[in-house]
Amino acid sequence: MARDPQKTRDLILSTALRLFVEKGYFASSIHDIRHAAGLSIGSIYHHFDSKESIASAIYDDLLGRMTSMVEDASGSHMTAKAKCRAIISAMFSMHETDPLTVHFVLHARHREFLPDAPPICSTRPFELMKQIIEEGIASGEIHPIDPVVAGAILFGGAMRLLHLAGDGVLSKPLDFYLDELFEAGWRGISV
Amino acid sequence: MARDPQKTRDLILSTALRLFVEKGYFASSIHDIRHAAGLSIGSIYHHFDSKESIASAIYDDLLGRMTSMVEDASGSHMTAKAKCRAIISAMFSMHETDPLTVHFVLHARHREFLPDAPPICSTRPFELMKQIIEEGIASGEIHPIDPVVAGAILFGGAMRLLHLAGDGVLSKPLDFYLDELFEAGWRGISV
DNA sequence: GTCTATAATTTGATAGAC
DNA sequence: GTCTATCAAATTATAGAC
Repeated sequence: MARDPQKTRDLILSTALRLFVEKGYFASSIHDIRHAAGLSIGSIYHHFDSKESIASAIYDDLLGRMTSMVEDASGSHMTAKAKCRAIISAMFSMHETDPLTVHFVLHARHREFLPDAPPICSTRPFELMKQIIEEGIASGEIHPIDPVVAGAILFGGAMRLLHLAGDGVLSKPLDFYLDELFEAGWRGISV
Repeated sequence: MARDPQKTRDLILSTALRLFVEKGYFASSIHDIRHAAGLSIGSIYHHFDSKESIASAIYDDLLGRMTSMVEDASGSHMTAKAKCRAIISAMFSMHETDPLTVHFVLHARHREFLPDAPPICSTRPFELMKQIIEEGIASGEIHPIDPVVAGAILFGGAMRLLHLAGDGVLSKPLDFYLDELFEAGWRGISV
């Protein structure tokens, strides 16, 4: 048959992502992925060394996507306030267009099946958020409190809503809450 | 031998909790628990029907502990502000004295191995927090914004710090951040 | 109530034909 | 590159002696 190998690879990744989010990494066997993707075990192992390497590829891909999202949102604005709002807004949009990605990055216990992955909070996108907060404090936009605290209030609140949305317990789309959420969060940490 | 059965049961639960938090539920086999607890497979299966029932017992126990914690903290104060602060303070203390409990309740993906458990946000302690927020809005202490948003800012920020503490990326003990965190969170949502 | 030995499945992964 | 058939190891759970 020898189909387009890139297509096959992408199919494996998207299928695995869906199963990992739906049932969790450990409850999704290679055979489940094989069946859901309509492929064979052999084909999967031709493209990936192991189940863990599939998870690793997904993780890298999604983290990269989140990183450029944060970089874009951050680069298009000047003030810390505008940057932070753009990041949260982009994360909310991402949840609507690509909920699996957000769910995987936010919910999944990566350390459990990717023991060598650094803690999510020390990855690029989260470092960028911390950096923006610190610059906001330096420029006088944000109260001179501990950056960890400011970040927890502003982004922690947003992540909490993302979690709730992922659990399907919100009655409205995320966008509905954005204005109120950001206003309250920002008032809490701005000078 | 016939040791005290309650002691054995507790030993199984505490050992399993430790392993579940350290290595995750799926990476901890019954044999791991057996070995770490210094017991036999037979003894474990005498006290519990299955691995899942161990997780279920742990979950019920910890959720009950969190519930009374929230109820106590809430019941000892009159204003929404004092109640919320007491809850966050108690959660932070709990993290110091019993980090495994907090970690398990906050981090673990219960739905993955306890498919019948309701989403954590719809359990008693989280319902209580939501209720306190709503009463605060009704009494005029809290801005009349969506209760979900107010809860996300105040408790989401605190949970974010608990997550970071659990990942071991905070340089100071949680108590160090409490005042700043609560002040910022409350300023964000209070009238 | 606790133990050892073992059954029954499932899992991740490999071999080799096409 | 994709497939089928199969392996070896690990896992949950059970049986039955003491």
